[in-house]
Amino acid sequence: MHTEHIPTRAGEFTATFSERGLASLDFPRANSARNGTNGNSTRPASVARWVRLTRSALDDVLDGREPRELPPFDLAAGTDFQRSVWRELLKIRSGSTRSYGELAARLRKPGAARAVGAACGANPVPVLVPCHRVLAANGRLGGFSGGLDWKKRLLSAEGVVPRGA
DNA sequence: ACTGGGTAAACAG
DNA sequence: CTGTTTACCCAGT
Repeated sequence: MHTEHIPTRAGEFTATFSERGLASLDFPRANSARNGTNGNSTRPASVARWVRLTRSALDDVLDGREPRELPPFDLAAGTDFQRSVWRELLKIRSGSTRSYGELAARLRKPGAARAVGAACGANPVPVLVPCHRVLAANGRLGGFSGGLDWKKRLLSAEGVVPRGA
């Protein structure tokens, strides 16, 4: 697993890549200790390319644009259900939203709204797998593992204003 | 605005 | 297996 730091307008994200692709993405640390560069001297060409893809896709989403191309993801860590939720998230276009219940219905699991929320919370690749586009059925924010401020910020970049904010 | 019950999934023990 | 915890939802007060 290669760990890479990805600078953006919004701070430095931390990404980890497996042989298969982007496996996790973390929001900039509040303390953002500029820890020495990643210790990995050997960086396969594939990873170098994935880093570029990740950075430009991040820049796009942070500015409210639809990314032209996404890096490949390695979501093997999730359960079948979680992966099905994450796949569904990728279908939500920039600027549009769904409710947890709508997602559940779309997965043919009506009543699993709460489970969908839990799966969103377990999303290892926030921002690029756009869990921030899922709101509660009443139009309010719901939660966000990276902190609600990030959810608001990402939605705001896409021109979405949830109820009560 | 608040409460309670229903629900699916992950996890600890 | 049972109990606990969720980024939920809806129908009643």
